[in-house]
Amino acid sequence: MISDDLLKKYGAEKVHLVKREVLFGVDTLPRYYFQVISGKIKMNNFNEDGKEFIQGIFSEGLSFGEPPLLAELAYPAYAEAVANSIVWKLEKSKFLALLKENPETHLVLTKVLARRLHYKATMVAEISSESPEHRLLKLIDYFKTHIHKIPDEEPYLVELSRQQMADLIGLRVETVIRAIKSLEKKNILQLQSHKIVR
Amino acid sequence: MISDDLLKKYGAEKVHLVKREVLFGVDTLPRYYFQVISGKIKMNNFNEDGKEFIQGIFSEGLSFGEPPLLAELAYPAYAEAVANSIVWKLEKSKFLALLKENPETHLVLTKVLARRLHYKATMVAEISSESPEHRLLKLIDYFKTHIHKIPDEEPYLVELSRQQMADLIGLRVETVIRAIKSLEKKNILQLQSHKIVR
DNA sequence: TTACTTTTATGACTTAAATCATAAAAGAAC
DNA sequence: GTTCTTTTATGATTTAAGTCATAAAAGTAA
Repeated sequence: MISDDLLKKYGAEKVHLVKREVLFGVDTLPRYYFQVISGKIKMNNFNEDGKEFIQGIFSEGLSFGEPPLLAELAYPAYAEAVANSIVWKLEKSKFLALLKENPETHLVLTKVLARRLHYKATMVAEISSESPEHRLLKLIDYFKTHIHKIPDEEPYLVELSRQQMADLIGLRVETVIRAIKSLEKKNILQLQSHKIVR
Repeated sequence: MISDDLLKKYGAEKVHLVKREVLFGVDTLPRYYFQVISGKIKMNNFNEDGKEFIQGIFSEGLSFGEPPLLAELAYPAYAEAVANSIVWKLEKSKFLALLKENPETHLVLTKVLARRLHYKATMVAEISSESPEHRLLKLIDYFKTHIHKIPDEEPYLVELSRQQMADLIGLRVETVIRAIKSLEKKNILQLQSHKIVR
């Protein structure tokens, strides 16, 4: 999202994370801007009885955790490496200077936040009032068109596990599995040796 | 959020809305920046069987609907006047010029988006995995500390109806009413002639 | 003060998704 | 190719919240 050159120029450092390593915890105060160089980071919550909710999955080039950094609020979730990863880490004050001195980059960031807010607004309405099948379809279609930018008519092979999908839309795996079966019967999506194609 | 002077300078116009009037519909493309002058606007969704979900309630001084305007996406929800209201309306191109030429204002907007993203992230995790009582408390505490900025030790008289709270956290009125009763019994909140005090 | 509307309240019943148990595939590691 | 782990799958049962019905307060308008 922010170019490597610019990040280096402002003194960003690389952080290496092994799979399952936690980068920051929920309710802690942000001190850095983070952006994925390689690998995959997820932000997630756990309720009292350990049920996970995935706020987002961030891969190469994407930043994460900027909202609380900008709003001066505690992190609303954990950040955990889904795979071995490398991320840029830039001190808050340097990040703010970067934004100030690079208005085009600032606008890019604003648009990123806007897009994320749009995703959250869509998902929260889904989660609060739609059926498992509806929620699942919205999620898959969101990933197809917005994350991977695949045209409607081209097939999309879903890379998410059933558990991950469940955690992204607030359901249990079994419910997701049953919803997938039902959607397949209705020919709304296809299964190719357990992989979902939409 | 953006000062009246600045809005006027860039050619913003006033729009008058009567209670229940709809300013824009879901799935339509944004063309304007909006900011409440007086009254109250809510953004909401309805599922197939008419169940409402309230994305947010915006009162004096607050902007709404900017994310899809910036992200070039369709509105994820309706905007409807909760009371007779007046709002500023500024054309997209003029709004973008305003941001470009007023970096401090741009940063203010970025922070507003960041705060809203924080609210959404918190709420979606709640809605997806917490009990009605937990969700209700989070909502009330959010309004107390973040919307009205009331110190912890001071009492907060909740201005939301049970139906509105239900629609903000994806529950049914009856469930909210029962959760309130239960929280009162546990002395977590008080009821003063049906008004909630926390 | 009365009439009408909206909001709050409560009990009985239903239902969709969670939970629990168990197993078969698929994938990764050696 | 065998072992171990993770993911997918399915049936039976439970349960929390939704639904439905009905009414009492509270608020508003004439």
